[in-house]
Amino acid sequence: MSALPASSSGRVGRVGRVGRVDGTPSRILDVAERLAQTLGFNGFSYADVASEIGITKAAMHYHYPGKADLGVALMERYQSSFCASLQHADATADGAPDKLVAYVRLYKDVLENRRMCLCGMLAAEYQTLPERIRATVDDFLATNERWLAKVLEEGRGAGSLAFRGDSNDMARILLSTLEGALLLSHLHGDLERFETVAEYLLVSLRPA
Amino acid sequence: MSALPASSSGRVGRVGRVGRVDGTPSRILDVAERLAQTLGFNGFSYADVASEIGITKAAMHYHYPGKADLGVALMERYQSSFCASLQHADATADGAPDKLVAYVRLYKDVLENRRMCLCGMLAAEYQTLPERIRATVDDFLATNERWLAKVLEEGRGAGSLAFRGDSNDMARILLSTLEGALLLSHLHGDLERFETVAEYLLVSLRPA
DNA sequence: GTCTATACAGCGATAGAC
DNA sequence: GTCTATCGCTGTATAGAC
Repeated sequence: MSALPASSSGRVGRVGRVGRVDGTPSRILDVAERLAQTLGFNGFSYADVASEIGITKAAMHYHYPGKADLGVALMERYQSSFCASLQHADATADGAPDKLVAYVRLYKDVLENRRMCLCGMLAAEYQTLPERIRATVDDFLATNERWLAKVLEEGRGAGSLAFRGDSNDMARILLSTLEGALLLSHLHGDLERFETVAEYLLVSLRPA
Repeated sequence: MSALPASSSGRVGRVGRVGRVDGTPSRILDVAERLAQTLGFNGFSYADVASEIGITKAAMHYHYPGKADLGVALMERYQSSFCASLQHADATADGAPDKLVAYVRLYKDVLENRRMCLCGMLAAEYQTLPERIRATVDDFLATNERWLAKVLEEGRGAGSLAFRGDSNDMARILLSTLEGALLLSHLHGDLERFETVAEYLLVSLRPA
């Protein structure tokens, strides 16, 4: 069971009355997502996506009129999937440290798929993005920070985590470190590099 | 005195026999660098640079035949400037902790100029870059890690720094964290956000 | 919902005059 | 060293037939 957000494999489509599978919009998002996570949002074109799934550019414009629409849809699905993973961690993990391990696992899954975090990639391209897409990036980051701060607070209250200062600050530290580690590890697909950083991070939060 | 690498302001040009100033190649790099650090290497064009400094695209091609040449020149100058800053820190800083403070200061300067680290930006775009540019990114990262590992080792030997594990691993942790913090702080020019992360990093290396 | 065909702007790059 | 002019390609996007 992988909690990888927005993986192209094994996606469960909307369940219609006949139990039918994913339609064209979903397949477009699958391909566009992979390309955005590897080449950046400005690094792929409608033609790239269209040719890969065997339709024309014009057909893509029917589903996503402009590239900004595609980008927003991309981030919204990514965010949805990510939030579902967080809720799953909330429901199944055994305590705050375990939740953090599950959180780190999400990043590791992205890296194992030879991708960069979609949000981190868009963060780098932020200045070139339409305002609507920027807003979804901001939202994703804020959601992550809120969840992390909540878990950190919970863990410190229970004595299972230890750290100095404000939990919101620590949430930002965790997020920055993981995104940075992912960014640099992604260059050469160096999973070990990522794990070194992640492990240090988790250990440093252990109570003495 | 700012140790900001490759700042466009206050650059000292090659000193000719008449004491003349920067030529066109240098001005091209200044503008291209700023655009690359804010919009990404794929986020600006020859036309953007040319119009800003008041020449034509054709003139730019005379100095940098292809965009890959421009990118390599960009990174080489950036690396040079950065290394000079590191050597300056080596020569003037008082002990390893002070060197790390100077190192963090370099990142802070970039952020204060409303830029992303050039290397971090190219790291995000890595998959779309010509091999020659990739090599300069790799080189920059390796140089940074080597310098950090050396400082960390020196500090631990002198008892002024304390950390577990291999100094090369810790160097990667520092680099990842700072690049990630810069990436996310750069979004909204949030200097405070960056300082929160950087401060935590430095404090966590203090001997008990 | 998908197609063919096309419009139009922008890109990197080159030739040749000055 | 810089210019004008232009090429070929790719980008997003649209019109209209099926």
